Amino acid sequence: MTDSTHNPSDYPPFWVTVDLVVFSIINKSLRILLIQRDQTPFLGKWALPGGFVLPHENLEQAARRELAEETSIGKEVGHLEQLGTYGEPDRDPRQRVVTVAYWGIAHDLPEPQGGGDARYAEHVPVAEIASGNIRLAFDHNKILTDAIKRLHHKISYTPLATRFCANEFTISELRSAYDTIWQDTSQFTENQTVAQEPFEKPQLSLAAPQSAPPGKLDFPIHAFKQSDLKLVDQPKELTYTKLDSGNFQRSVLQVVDFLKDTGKKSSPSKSGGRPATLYQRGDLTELNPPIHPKNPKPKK
Amino acid sequence: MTDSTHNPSDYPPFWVTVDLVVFSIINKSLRILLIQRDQTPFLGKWALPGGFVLPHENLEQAARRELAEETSIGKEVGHLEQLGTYGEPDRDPRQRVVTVAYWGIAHDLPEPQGGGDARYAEHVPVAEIASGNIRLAFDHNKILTDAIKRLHHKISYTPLATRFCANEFTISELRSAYDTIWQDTSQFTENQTVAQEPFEKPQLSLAAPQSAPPGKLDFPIHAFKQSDLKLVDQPKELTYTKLDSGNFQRSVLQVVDFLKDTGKKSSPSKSGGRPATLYQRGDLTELNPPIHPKNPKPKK
DNA sequence: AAAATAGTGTCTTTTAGACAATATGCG
DNA sequence: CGCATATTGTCTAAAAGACACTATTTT
Repeated sequence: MTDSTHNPSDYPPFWVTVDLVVFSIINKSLRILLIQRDQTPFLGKWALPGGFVLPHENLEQAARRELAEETSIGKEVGHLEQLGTYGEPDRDPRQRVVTVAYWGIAHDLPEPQGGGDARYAEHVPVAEIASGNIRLAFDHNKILTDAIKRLHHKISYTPLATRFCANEFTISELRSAYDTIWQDTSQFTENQTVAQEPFEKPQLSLAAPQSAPPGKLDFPIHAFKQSDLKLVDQPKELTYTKLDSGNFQRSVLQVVDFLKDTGKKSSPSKSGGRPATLYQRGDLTELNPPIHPKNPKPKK
Repeated sequence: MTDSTHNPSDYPPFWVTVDLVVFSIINKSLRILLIQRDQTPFLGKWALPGGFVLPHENLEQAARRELAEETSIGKEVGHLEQLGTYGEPDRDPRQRVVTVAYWGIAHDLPEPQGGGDARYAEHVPVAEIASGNIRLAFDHNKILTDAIKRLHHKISYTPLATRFCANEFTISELRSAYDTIWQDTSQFTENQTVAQEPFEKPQLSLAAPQSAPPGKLDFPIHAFKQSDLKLVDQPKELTYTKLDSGNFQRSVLQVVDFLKDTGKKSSPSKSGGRPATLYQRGDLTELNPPIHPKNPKPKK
């Protein structure tokens, strides 16, 4: 903390910002909240929400405030933690900026509205990031990749996957969250060589730009309407095998304080099926033993 | 990253610093590198090494430079990674400072010299921190506690414990590193209520201040001479059961790329014993399956 | 030989996983 | 009923753990 030979006031000041990676699961795909920049530099580019830390707020307060200001998302964020700090000298062309990245999980999000409110169109599937279709402003691709790895890793030894679910949820819904996350993040942990150079990704890259309105934006904000995204949702990677429902049921119920039985039952969906017990998140903070994805981690 | 309503130049600048938590194992106790401040604020207090980030270096470079400047430790640091960033508005009385904390592991350190070179006396056992005997400057107690938790957690699923060993080491030495770390960090992960208010710790708190030289320093830098520390090294907590040597041997050798056989054998110590095979660190980055401490994590 | 440490064998208990069987809703 | 999903049962394979035994050195 001290420097014995220099006076601190000799040093040019830094700008300190926060950026947020907010995950959610919509339509059985893992998504990330992105905004489109309305300022230079990187005007019109996709970027993580974030902004400057104010003089009298701490870092997490700054993160929550910026998120609310830019995306109107507030209490839907059920978990928020620091990811890391990014401070390469040239990461911002204007001056020296250090950004503290946070990552969080949002739940209870409404589905994308289609043409109506553009805000809802900003939950971008991680598959799009992985494919290299989307280049973010600054070093946000790096931040995003780190956040995805952290998420992938952390849901196995914490109960954080429950944060993707509503307040009351069934074990099937929880299992589906695990499947979705491990499915959509598997390529980020298997080989490190992902999303560096864009390779062909027909569905979205063909459809979206064509319907884009002209203007300064090089990637239309409506590209991720519900209808377009369906195309991306279908073809999943084959590297991940879904969890066994019976074994999953046992393994989560055996962990004390992981789930709390509400006594209530869900009503089965339109397609029928037995009603499932509704649970709430318990007080557990660390999952022991952890839950592991199946194929991505073969034992030897 | 952007703020649509304010001009960034409106904001007062921040100072950005780095701080380091450098672990090592000396004399079978887990230790942390501390310095004594020679500047206000907190003049004479124990603190983590660290200092200001210079305009054209990145954060990790700043961390390594400050460590070398303040402690002469350079390539002995075999691992260095970011821990987190601490930026409460009031954490520095002078002005708004955000510090990026790093943690690392040093090996091949010589034993404390006794009265000779005071530098070597700065490897402070974590037991001293846990006991509450030592109050660090700024929010460094918080940083330290976070680093200890991270270390405890991370050696179970990474090969980082090998970083505490020399280039070539025996399986017993590696096992001893695990035992020492889990022994000395167990209280930080079991109950969260540690090291908040000092409680009585006779040996050091009585002995050290009496032999302190007079002056501005309120805690003598020679308090942790070898002779004093022995008293602290003996009484270990009973909450941790050491690993079984046979089972440990099997489990580490079964993980491919964890250890590389050098073909060499160690010479047994003065007390005799069969010579052990010498290994080097392999290329593995993630330990699967992980190695778990025994008592601290009973399965249910 | 005795002590000390390295390394192997073996047995028991626990856990993980595949997959069958049953339960309970819906149209 | 027949379908769909939830939940429980059962069997098997793999892993973890306790602990005895063998191997190789020093004194």
